[in-house]
Amino acid sequence: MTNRDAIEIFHNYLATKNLKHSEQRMSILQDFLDSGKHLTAHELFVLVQKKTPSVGFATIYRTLKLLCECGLCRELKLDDGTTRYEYQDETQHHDHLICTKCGKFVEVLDPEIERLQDKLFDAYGFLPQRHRLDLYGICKSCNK
Amino acid sequence: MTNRDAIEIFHNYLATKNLKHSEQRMSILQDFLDSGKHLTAHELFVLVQKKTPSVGFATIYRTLKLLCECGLCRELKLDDGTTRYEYQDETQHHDHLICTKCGKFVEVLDPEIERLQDKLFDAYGFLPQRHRLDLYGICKSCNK
DNA sequence: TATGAAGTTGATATTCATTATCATGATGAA
DNA sequence: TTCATCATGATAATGAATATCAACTTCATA
Ligand SMILES: [Zn+2]
Ligand SMILES: [Zn+2]
Ligand SMILES: [Zn+2]
Ligand SMILES: [Zn+2]
Repeated sequence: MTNRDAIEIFHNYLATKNLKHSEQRMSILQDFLDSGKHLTAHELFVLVQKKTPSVGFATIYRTLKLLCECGLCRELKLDDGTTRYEYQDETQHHDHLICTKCGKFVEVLDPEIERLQDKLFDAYGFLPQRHRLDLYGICKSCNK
Repeated sequence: MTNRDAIEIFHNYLATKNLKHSEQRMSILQDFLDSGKHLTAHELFVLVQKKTPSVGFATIYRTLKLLCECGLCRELKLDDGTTRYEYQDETQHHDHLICTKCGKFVEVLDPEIERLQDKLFDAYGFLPQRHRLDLYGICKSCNK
């Protein structure tokens, strides 16, 4: 999925909800897409401020919420209590390896784990919605 | 592991840290063990208050922190933003199936998933510390 | 069992992330 | 251009968790 696709998804979502375009929303989406990282709301705020200093903090949160609603963003509640937001490509689910020393994120996917998770849902009669798999450890460069 | 074992672990931990016994700490630990559930700090506070009304909220948090430090308690940061605390038996790790409608927790363990997780740590050169696997869905009774 | 240093407590204030409020400004269909 | 509707930034408010502090326990020692 290209950035253009993502922007179109956002536009369509706004349209179906009778919401309006705004420079702020586009500016935030652009930086969110460009960063390609797992950002905190504050980190995104700093990024956006560089180009559009007038944008307020509340609008960052408001826009992140919209992006989550239309499936472009995933909110990550981490064990250290922080919340991070990442661009989500519906077609490419992934889980995370996280270094507890330097905070590095590695995106991982094990199809077999995914399959076994579905089996667990099934075994207990649950209708699957989503899952969170975070693997916390110490990365190679921190473990010297 | 029996409750007696858990209490001894706690006592030993206090001793090694030059911390002291107190009625409040014992009262909180007792209710924590007896509940056998995934409690919020507030839910535990209510439980403890029934027997020991003088206990303050801060002491609940302080004691939960100690219990986590000595390995008797696991803190669960959930996707809905709530934090729950559960009794942790070091010898019996488990993950969670969580109903997003009624909040039901089911404890699950798939040895194969556990094994594949270790392989992921290994493949990326991470030293494993812990993981969080939460499976969110709708349970049988909520899905009628 | 009395003493006192060190740890603990409850109440309260404080912090921090997030959300709600509201007057003002922007959007876009007609 | 008009105007109903929505969006915005600033600010206040919320809620969970932590820090502060004077008064109270605990417990090793005398
Ligand atoms: Zn996954
Ligand atoms: Zn990611
Ligand atoms: Zn597990
Ligand atoms: Zn559990």
